Amino acid sequence: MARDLLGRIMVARSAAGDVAVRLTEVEAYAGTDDPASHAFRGRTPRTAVMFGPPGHLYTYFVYGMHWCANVVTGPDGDASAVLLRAGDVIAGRDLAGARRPAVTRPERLTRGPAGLATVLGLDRDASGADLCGPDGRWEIRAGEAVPPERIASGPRVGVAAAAEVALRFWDTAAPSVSDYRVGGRLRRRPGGGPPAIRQNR
DNA sequence: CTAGTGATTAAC
DNA sequence: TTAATCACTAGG
Repeated sequence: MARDLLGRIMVARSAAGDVAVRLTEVEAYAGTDDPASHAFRGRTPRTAVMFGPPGHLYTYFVYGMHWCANVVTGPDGDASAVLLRAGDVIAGRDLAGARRPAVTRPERLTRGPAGLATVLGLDRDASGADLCGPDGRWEIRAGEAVPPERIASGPRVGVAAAAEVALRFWDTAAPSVSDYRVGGRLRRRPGGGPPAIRQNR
């Protein structure tokens, strides 16, 4: 599902206008089996939505400042989800920028999960929202599929646990991908883009 | 590199 | 009740 979400269009509607983003970077979290997942410790009030049916948003607040957003992907009872990490704005650029007035470097506007969530208007109130429902405040549409050879993978960003699994996926043709981190440590990005996972360390 | 910030959780 | 942790960002 993480690979499938790359290239899709997330539309966020609001009274102030609409923003549409083409997803370029995501991370998979494998539910209760995954020590890096918020669901690893079982169902809690915060994570309950991840244990519900797929196609819903799971948002969480982190570091006292930021909201990040996931799409619940597993069947009902399975807490799998995919974190939305970066995208390219394809509609509503003015509104997107207005939602992040502190951003000075344009390339950072939708790079990183918290910034992306802010641009899409995703916070506490969005958690549990049905992406396939009739209200359609947030919706994920089919986009131009990313060819498999353009999809790279590597360790997830900012997670110390299970750093060896390559569950982060991104479109190598997109500029809007996060800096490369492993286990919370920042690494270089050879060639201007994050490297695919290495065979041995 | 690092300050900034508060919800969430488990342990007591 | 406390204390540790945290799927991060912006500026330098």
